[in-house]
Amino acid sequence: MADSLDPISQFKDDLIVALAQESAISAQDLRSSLSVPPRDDLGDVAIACHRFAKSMGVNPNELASRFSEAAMRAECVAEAKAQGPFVNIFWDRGRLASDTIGAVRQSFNSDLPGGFVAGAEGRGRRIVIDFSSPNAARKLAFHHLRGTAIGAALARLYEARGFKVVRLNHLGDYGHNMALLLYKLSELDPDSSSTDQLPALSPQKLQELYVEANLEEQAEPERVKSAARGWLKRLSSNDRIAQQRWQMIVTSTTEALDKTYSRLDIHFDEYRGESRYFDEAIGVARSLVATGTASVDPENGSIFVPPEDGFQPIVLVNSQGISTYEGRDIAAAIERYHDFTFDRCVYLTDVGQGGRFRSFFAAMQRAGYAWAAGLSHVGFGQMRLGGRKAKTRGGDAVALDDVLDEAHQRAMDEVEGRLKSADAKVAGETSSEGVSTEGQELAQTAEQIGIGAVLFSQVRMRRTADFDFDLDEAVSFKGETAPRVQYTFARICSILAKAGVDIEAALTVDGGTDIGGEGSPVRSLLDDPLEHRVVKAIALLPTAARQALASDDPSFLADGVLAITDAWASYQTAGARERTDLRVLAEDPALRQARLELAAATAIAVRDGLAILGVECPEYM
RNA sequence: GCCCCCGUAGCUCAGGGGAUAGAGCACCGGCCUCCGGAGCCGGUUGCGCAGGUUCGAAUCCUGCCGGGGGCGCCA
Repeated sequence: MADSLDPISQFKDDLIVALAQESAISAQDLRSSLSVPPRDDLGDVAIACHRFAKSMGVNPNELASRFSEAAMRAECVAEAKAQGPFVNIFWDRGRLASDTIGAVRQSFNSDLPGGFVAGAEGRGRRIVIDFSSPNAARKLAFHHLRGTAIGAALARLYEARGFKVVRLNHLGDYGHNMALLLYKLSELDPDSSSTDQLPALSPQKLQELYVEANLEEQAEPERVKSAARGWLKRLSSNDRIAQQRWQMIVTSTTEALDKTYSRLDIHFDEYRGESRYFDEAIGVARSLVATGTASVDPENGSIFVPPEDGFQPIVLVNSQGISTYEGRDIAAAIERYHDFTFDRCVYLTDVGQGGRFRSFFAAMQRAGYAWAAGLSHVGFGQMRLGGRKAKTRGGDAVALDDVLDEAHQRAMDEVEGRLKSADAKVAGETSSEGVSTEGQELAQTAEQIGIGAVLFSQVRMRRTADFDFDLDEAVSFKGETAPRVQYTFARICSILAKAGVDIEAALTVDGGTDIGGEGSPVRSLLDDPLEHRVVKAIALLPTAARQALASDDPSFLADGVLAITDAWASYQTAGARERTDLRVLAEDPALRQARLELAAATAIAVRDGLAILGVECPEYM
């Protein structure tokens, strides 16, 4: 089933069968040797023969000729030419067009999660994704954006590919930061031993208190640190007041976080704070001592995993007898496996933490947890703040909501400007069917564009690449940005509207009969190079999805979507200008039908690909 | 000191053994009676340095230079 949604893969299989009859080379080797020629006019796929020729002891150019003849016997191949040691292969355009549109239609009708990028690799497998991990009493900050965007995209991708996904948010609700805040709260209410009258505080207020507490700590480190430690003790020994206040902080924080997350359409299955593992962590540390994986420091009583062949040491319990972050992570992993029996558990953090995670995973395997082989760290590159808005004010983190608001506003400005010029045009011509857009609708479109732009900017680069974030660039309506992709989608919708059909109707114009069959118009009529480029880009999207999954990197999907929109924009603009013979709304009914089907397939592929990345497509903007 | 990652166009990034190293931004020049000019078409500029392996190196290896990160009680 997954295969039927992946026409390029089927074409390659077909080709490889034909090639395999020509030599003793394995199908795997043949498949891995397929590449893309440097230019479109050279062909759709290529095989470099040097490697095989060498092992077979034959001339590479001769082998290329033999392969090209063999390739011609594959049904999906229209032409194969040997060029020196390369075999350049052209797919049968009509067949690829009909198979591709057929695949899009099948995905559209089958209602699969993920639509055209759906797959079945994950069937029966379960994956836990730990991402975002903000701290209690603090707003979701700009620096959480990358991990949050990538984590959300991966979660959707895994779901689309058949995995059962558990989204976990590992809330930083414990430790020194929390202790500082409890201390600060006690200052507001000196009689803290007797009362639980402290009112619920807003996230804003909590954040302010936290900043104040930090300043106080800098001024008087010893006094504040010791007071904070006292509160941590109270919290860990189930002191009622400490527990109540802690609960108030966590509730206030998660409510605020959820608001921001839902703007991004992110919904966690659970928040599991570090505090949850306070006791277990110590028990786990002792059990690791018992298995010989961890040691107790004879001088201060701390428990640690000693360094071992390239792995870093890990402190599980500090000399104060308090569990560390690492200790709690291990306890959390054990609980997760117990609760979810995952096949894989992914931790999304910046790449810099990779060494620490690898050490922790290795320690767990040494300790006998075989399932720890399923733990994996997925690192992402750092975002640098290159743009003007980038500076943090006074050491305070930039709130993500502020960035999203700014993005929304810029999108709003653009859309409004666009509407004004459209209105002016209407007034001058009297033709268009009135571009009346309600304020609310406008705000929703601006939100889709602004949020989409920000999220797309986070997943467009390769996952491990550091990059400069520039809001102007992200929200720009030109370039490799979400708004330009959304714009291309809206242009397609506009054509469909002009033809009086929606996406679904366009895909079923021929009444659903024999869409991919020999008699189908797409089979014979969509053979212009510009159309072929669109078809090929769509057909390659499932490959991009597989690549993204295999490498835990949504950027491959972003590339795939961009390739489709580039191809379509060239095609549509050509049809509107110098190549009126390529107009979608052609006079000839069969041609018009074929092109409308291509338009609808393009729109669906773009929309389904973007949906994984968290980007929505308004039909008008 | 030890370990890891990274140096590709003026800028932001792809390419990670194969053909003439690609996109976007910026800049320059074209295209609006035309399906949305938020677009399209064309042009300009580059693999940090030095060796090595290979038929072939931006890609693999070594050294150097430059940048970033990590290295038992911060999360």
